[in-house]
Amino acid sequence: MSLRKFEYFLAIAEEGSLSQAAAKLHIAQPSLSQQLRALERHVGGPLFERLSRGMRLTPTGRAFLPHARAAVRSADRAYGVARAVATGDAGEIEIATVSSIAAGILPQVLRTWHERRAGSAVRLHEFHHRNLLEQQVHDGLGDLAIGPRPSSWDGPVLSLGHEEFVVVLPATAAARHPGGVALGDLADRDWVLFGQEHGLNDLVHAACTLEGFQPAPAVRTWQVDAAARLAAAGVGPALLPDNALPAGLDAEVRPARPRLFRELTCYLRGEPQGLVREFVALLRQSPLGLRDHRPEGGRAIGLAPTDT
Amino acid sequence: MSLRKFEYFLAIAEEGSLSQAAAKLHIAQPSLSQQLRALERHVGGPLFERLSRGMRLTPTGRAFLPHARAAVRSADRAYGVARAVATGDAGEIEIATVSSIAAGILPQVLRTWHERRAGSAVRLHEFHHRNLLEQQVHDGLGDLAIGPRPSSWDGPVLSLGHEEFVVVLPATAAARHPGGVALGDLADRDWVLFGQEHGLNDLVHAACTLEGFQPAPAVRTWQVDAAARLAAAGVGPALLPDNALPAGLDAEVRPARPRLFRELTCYLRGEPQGLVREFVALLRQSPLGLRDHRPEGGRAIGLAPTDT
DNA sequence: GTCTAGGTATAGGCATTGCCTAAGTGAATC
DNA sequence: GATTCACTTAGGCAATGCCTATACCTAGAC
Repeated sequence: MSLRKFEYFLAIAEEGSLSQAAAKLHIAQPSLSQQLRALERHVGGPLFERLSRGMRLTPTGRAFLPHARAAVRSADRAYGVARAVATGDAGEIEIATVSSIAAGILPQVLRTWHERRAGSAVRLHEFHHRNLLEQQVHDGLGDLAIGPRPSSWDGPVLSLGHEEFVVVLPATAAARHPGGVALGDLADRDWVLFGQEHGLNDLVHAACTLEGFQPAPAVRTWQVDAAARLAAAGVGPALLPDNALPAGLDAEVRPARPRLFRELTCYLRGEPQGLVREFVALLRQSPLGLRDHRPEGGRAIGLAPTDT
Repeated sequence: MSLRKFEYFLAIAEEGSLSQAAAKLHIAQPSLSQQLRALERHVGGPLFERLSRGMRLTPTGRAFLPHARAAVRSADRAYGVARAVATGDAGEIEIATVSSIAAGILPQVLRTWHERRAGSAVRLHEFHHRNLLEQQVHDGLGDLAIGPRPSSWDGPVLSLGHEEFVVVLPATAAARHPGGVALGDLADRDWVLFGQEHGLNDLVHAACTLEGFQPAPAVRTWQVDAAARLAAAGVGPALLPDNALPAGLDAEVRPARPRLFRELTCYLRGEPQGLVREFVALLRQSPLGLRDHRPEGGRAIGLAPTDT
């Protein structure tokens, strides 16, 4: 049953002698003899022939040898790899997040991460709603979560700064909105909204409700960048986090008025270990490369448990 | 250190719960908890995260898992294979023999063996002298020896019958020797002999000495079938075991007069186990497919410790 | 033949390990 | 707030593993 017996067996096979193997293993010779006997009893036949000046493998022993070696090697590797991961030298981490962040901010961080630690892959889980994210991570999915501040959390929560929500309109509409865009001015437009159970949908609705209207849908989508492109194409205004806008979008992008912010955080179930600790440290150094707009001048949204 | 810990780890990872894994392993749950802790201490970090309703792999655990699985599999396989060999269901055996037998009789036996147990390969060690064979096998080479009866042996020795020595001459010489060929008649010929340290050389010399002459060499070889072909080509007479003659040899082959026999045996260092036992059983059933000539009417040679 | 040397097996003692039962803790649920 | 579920801690007991000392066997030397 014990790996030690395997190692003992290998040592005997290698040395061709019980006593020499015992010396190499730093144990007494009778102990080795005992262990070998036990192993042979378990196998059901002798593994070595006892010659007058040493031990020689029987056919049984020869058959046993390569697999025993493989077992010991695998075990060593298991310990080695696990230790490497535990100390943060290698491994793979799972990040759970909401889709707006996966599409928007994360790529920059992951590029930095990949440059620093080429060996360690990242697995990404995306959710469409902050509540779902929070619940799934709480239930054990992923090693860390990146998303809006969780509503109730007993593990560590690290603030990554705030992202601002912007209104996206066709490029031609630029002149009409030199500063920000008052949401109320768009009350009777048909909007580019998100799917009913998408976190950003709840959020847009909450913002509009505060301005005293319910946005009517021109179209609904589940893709953040699709929403941006639809708005740019003139389907209707969209309200999006600035960091989630696709690069090179041909559109007029203006802060909402009143200004709207959402705090982003990284949260975990427990104290981070190994690679996760490293990743969190990276986040702490450069908070997602986030353009952090202070929420002083504006309204912070996204704190109620029902939005993204 | 223990493989059991690996199995425990795998069970927990599979079940996602310590208590369920304990039930599956038929041990108490606290015992599992203890073992896991010990394993984690050894690895240097937690392998599982403790959630409120179960265990979840940490990145360390995820890294550990595949190697642990491989280790357990290899160990299982090691036991399985060894047991199979111990019971004679599979494996590989090493046979040590002298070259005249390897060239002559063994192929038939090995073909039968291969037909019966296609999975089990045979490794062959050939020696040029029975003394060398006996010494090497005594010192641990091979699982069994097939050769002339050993001069001093304390393990089992199984007689396989006798082979007769024949004189090989060119086909044209046939008429002159209707029955056997008296060695003395060839006393002044130049012989096809074997290398000085070859077992058959000693043997031919012993036989000729008994007839009162020393054979002069026309040529010396180390290959039994080369000797037969040289003799057939008329280089000189050769004295060979009949079973070692190559098939389809175009020559006159006659028994020596006086008739000369050599006993062949199978001998081992100890009681045969598993496959070796099977092989010995096969030998016992069909003694090498040997044409067994009774030595009654002739002289048995090859019993002194100096010939093959 | 006796003796010595090299190598493995057996015996008995002691510390460690592994498993058990019983009780404790913490979170989720009714 | 009581109950349930799941893991952890604590303490006892049997089994395992290693040790020293001794016995046994073979081979080689005197």
